Amino acid sequence: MHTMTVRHITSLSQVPPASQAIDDGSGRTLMKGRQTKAAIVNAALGLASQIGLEGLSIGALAEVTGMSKSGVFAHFGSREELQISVIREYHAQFESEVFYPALSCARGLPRLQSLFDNWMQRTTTEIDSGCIYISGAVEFDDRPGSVRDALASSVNTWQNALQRSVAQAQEEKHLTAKADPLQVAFEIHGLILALHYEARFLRNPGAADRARKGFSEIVVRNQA
Amino acid sequence: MHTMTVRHITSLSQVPPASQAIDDGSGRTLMKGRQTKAAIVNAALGLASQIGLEGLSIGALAEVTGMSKSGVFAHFGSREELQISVIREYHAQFESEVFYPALSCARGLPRLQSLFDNWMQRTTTEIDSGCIYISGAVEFDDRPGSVRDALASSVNTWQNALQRSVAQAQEEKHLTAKADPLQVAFEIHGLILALHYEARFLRNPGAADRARKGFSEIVVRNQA
DNA sequence: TGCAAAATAGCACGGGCGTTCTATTTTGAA
DNA sequence: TTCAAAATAGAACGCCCGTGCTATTTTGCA
Repeated sequence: MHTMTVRHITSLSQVPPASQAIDDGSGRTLMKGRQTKAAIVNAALGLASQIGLEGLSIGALAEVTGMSKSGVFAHFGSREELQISVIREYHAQFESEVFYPALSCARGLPRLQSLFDNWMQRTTTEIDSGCIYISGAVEFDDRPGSVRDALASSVNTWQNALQRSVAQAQEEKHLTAKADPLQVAFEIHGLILALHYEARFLRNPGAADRARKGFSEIVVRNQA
Repeated sequence: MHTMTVRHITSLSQVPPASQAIDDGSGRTLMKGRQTKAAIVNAALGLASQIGLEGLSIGALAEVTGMSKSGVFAHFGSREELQISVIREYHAQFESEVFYPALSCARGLPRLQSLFDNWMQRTTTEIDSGCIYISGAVEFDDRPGSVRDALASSVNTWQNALQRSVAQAQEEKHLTAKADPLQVAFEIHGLILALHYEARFLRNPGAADRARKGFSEIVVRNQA
C-alpha cells in the first residue's frame, strides 16, 4: 500500500494539547486502545530519549510495557509510524514546557529570555535523559523518509518561533534593528548544542554556566 | 580473553603520522596484512561517517572491500576494535588537516584564526560526508565502554589544543586577559555544532556564513 | 625452491529484528 | 445478556548481525 501520509507537525500556538493522558471515562467511543497507545508512546519516548529513535525496538518496548510484540505493533502498523508518534509526543512536551509558558512574558526581550531559560531548563534535564531533536538529527541527517520529515518539520517550527521572538524584540526596540534574527537564533542554538555535547557526552562540569554566559553576551552585543 | 587495552589517543603535536598509505615495498617484514588493514579502515571510515559508528557492519564492510566477512573480521578481532581503529584514523586525519597546518601561523590570534578556518573547512566538507566526533557523541553518550573512551579521549585532546591556543592569544596580548579560554572554546564549539546541525540536517543555506560571523564576534568581544 | 606462518575464505551458530498470520480475549453499545 | 468489533497474544517467517571454527590460499624469509 504505502500511503506515506506525512502529517506535518506545526502549531506552536494553535490548538491546546487535546489528549492529556487518559481523557477520563466520559468519552463514549473511547475504545481503550487509545490510552494503551498513549502509554506505549510514553514508554517509547523514554526509551528513544536514551538510546535514540533508531535504537528503539518493538521487542524492548513490549517488554517494558508488559505487552506482546504484536500487541504493541498493531497500534502503529510499522516501526516508522511508531517513531513518528514518538516525535509528535516529544514535540507536544517541548511546546508545553518551553514555548507556551513563555507567552506569559511580555513580547520582546522578556519573552526571548524566558524562551531561553525554559530551553536551558529542559536541556539540563536532557543531560541525563537525552534529547530526540539532537540525536534524531544525527541519525536521520542523510536518511530520507517520513521520520526525517517529521523531525525536521518539528525542529523548524521551533526555530521559526525562536526567530520570531528575536524579531519581536527588535520591534519592541529591545534589540537593535541591525541584528539578524537568523544569526541570533543560530548562535543560541549553538550554545544549546554545545551544552548538550559537553555536558552529556564529555561530562564537563560548568557547561550550563557557559551557555548562560554566552546568551547574555549575545543579548548585550545586540542591544538597541 | 578480554584484555581490553585502551590505548589512549593523544599526540596533537608529537610524532609525525607514520603509516601514510602503503609504506611502499622497502620494509621487509611488511606482511601485507598491514596495508589491507589500512584499506579496510579507510573504507570503514567512509561508511561510519555516513551511517555512524553504530551503523558500521562487518558484512557491509566486507562487501565494499570485496573481502569475506571473516577476512575483514580477522584484522580486528571484534567490532569494538574496528570502531576504535576508525576513531584513531579519523583523529589522525583531523590532526593533519586542522591542527598541524595551523602551527605554521604565529602564536596567538593568527594561529587561533587558522585553527578555526581549518576546522570550518573540514566541517564544510563534512556537511556532505558526516562527522564522527558529532555522530559518535550522540551514539555513545550513555553507552560506557572502550569505544566511548577512545572517542572522548580524542575529542578532549582537540579541545585542549583549542583552549591552549586561546590562552596563547592572551599571552600574546591579542585577547584580553579577562577572557576565559574554556568559555571561548565552548562558544566556538557551539558554532561548529550549529553549523553541522543546520547545514547537514536541516539543509539551511547560509549556515557557514553565520558560523564565521559568530567567530569574528567572539574575537571582537574578547580583544585586548 | 621449500615451508612455516600469515592472511583470507567458507560455513554455520545463536540471537534480535520487523513483520505477518491466525487465534483468543476483551470491550462496549444494542 | 448478546455479539460484532476492537484489542491483544502467540507462533512463525526471512533477514542481517557478530563471532567461532576449520579449510585454503598467499606471503616472504631460509
